[in-house]
Amino acid sequence: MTKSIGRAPRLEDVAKRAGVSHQTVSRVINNHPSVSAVTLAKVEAAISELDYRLNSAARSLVTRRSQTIGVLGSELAQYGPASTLLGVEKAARDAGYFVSIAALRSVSRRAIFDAIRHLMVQAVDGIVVILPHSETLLSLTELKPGVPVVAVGSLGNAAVSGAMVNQKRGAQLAVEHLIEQGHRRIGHIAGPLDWIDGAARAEGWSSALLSAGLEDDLLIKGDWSANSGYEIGRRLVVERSATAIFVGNDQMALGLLCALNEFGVRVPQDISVVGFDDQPESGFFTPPLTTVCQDFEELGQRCMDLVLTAIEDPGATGSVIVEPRLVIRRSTSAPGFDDKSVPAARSARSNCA
Amino acid sequence: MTKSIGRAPRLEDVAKRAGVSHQTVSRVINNHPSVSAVTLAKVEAAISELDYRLNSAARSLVTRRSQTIGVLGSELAQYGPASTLLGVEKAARDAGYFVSIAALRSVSRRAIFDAIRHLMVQAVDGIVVILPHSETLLSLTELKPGVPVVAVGSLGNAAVSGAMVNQKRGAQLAVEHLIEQGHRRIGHIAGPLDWIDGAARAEGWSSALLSAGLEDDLLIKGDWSANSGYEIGRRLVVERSATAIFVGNDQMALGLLCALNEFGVRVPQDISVVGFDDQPESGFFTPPLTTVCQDFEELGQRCMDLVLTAIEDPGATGSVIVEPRLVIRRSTSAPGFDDKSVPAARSARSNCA
DNA sequence: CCTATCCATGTGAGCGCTAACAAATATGGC
DNA sequence: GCCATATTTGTTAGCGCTCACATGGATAGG
Repeated sequence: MTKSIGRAPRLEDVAKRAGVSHQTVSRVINNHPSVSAVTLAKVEAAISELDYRLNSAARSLVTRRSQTIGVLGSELAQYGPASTLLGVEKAARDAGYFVSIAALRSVSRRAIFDAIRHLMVQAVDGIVVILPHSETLLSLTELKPGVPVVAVGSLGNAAVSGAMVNQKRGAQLAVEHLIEQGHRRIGHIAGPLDWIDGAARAEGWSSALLSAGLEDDLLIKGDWSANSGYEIGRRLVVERSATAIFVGNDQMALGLLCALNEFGVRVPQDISVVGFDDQPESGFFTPPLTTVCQDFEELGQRCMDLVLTAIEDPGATGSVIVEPRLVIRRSTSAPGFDDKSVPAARSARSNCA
Repeated sequence: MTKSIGRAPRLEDVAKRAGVSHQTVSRVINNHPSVSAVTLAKVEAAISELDYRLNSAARSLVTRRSQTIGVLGSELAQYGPASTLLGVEKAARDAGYFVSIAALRSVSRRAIFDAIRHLMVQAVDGIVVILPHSETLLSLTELKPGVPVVAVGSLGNAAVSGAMVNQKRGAQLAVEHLIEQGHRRIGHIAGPLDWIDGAARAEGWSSALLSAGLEDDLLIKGDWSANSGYEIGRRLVVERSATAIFVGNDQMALGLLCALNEFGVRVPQDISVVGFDDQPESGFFTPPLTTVCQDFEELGQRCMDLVLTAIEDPGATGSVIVEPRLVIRRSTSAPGFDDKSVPAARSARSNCA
């Protein structure tokens, strides 16, 4: 920084210093090919000497592009959604976009409307919705925000393109693992079935059982929270109808483990438990939880890719599926299995990444 | 929407429809008092008929305010930082601001520089830093972004204003609780001591012990992760020097519980454990974890308040302290306590909120 | 009735940038 | 050497909004 005026330098200032026109400076900034090497060097020098920074409001005004992606989300404090958000942010920044967030205060049409409006005032170029709730996606299509919308886990709704983890396949992996271990009565603690993920996981559980010629009659509905897993666990202790439980997410699985432990039901000896998500902590539950690992960051990046494509070519829609993996730890075993020894299975505890 | 032109309506269009000048419409939008009731009604009708939306790029260009707050953060997928972000978002939206995020890819000067630059290109009006790492805060003060910067937990660094939970007091609450239970040898698994929170909690642990005339010689350093808690737990099992452990966060506490359980050390009968954070899951650990509850959302909101104040009145700095609470569950008891009965202590499991 | 004061509204300029076009210069084929 | 073409650079006009100021009409005090 050599000389300094009262205000921030603008294109004109850089131009004067470099002895060119402001338009030439604009070309340099936008990587336009028709700039000679000599000019380029002069302009770049001037830019760095003045510490010039583009005024993106001015650019947005004329280009009608805000270079901003809006993220509409709920439950953003939870591991999965939060990681997805991070994936989106990374991909966006790499592509030269900003990320503006709007968290939903409640899952109501009104809240969605407010959030979308908030994003539209900013004139976001695209919207990523981290909110795997079927009904919400419907509201979105009605609102027609006028920019591309991509939803995480939208495959349940053809009207919106999106990226999702193959939830159904993940659930199948989990149940197939239990069947291989010899279980025949396998229950499912599901998330709310009006959540796309909740429905898809329940469907995977069901289809894996039916394919193996087993009954799919042990479905209990939870609400994703650890507390609901706990409450359901207390009831299960009394019933004892299943030898294994596939749980819709790791948090409910934690609640379930807590209840089982409290009532002296041993995992996996008396009952096997499989979760879904593979949070960073899941390997340290008591016992370390066998679960389905999803790559949330990749999910976020794929969503961003879809949005960027749709921005370039409005009308382009598409869907991407990310495959999950089963992470086997120590909450599953053959039914009635009883091993008093404590395996030093450190490797089984390590996380997905 | 009554008539529609090819492009989005602008002030001029609304003005024509309402039979006033564009400036009057601008006044309505900005709640300027000098607008008669009749005009107000006409303009508002026109706005809603045309579904007019302000072009914030144009406004920013002339006001030199972007109405955007930048959030610079790391570990944004973790419960604490993510909740803080949500608090910031809520407060910002209520105040009419947008929130743009920049996640740190690594804790390096380079990464911080990139992130700040990213935010500055957007011309954010203020920055909230969710990154309780002393060194980073120092880099920030060097970078002088030219807008107010508020850091979560910055009280360790006078150069930046900020809001923080009274970490030291929280640690004291935890340790005092253990002392009351009769413990005399109380260890601490600390987070990295170059993190403000890590240092403050260790300090609180130490001061509470010294006040009670006890030794503060059992400090072990972890890295906040469940895995480090686990590894440290394996070592502790051998040493058995303390009857109680105050752990720097709930994740490390989970790892510790996992290790203790694996080696047959009972909690709380053989050893008491207290955590810090009160994540939503902490009440479902085995056993449910006694921990210190922080209100992250309030923290985020307080930060926003500080930023907004500083935007109105540059130069204003300030600090806010949010008080923590101890949540007593079942991982603590008197040393050597042995109760085979299972208390149905549901209330003790419920969360902070 | 005239002027000082207020409130409601209108007018013109310009924020900093890019798009479209215009001009100037360099390059090449015959 | 001269025109056709390509390359580099400059000029002009807005994008949609707010600010500063101008104007006009009502109200009130003398």
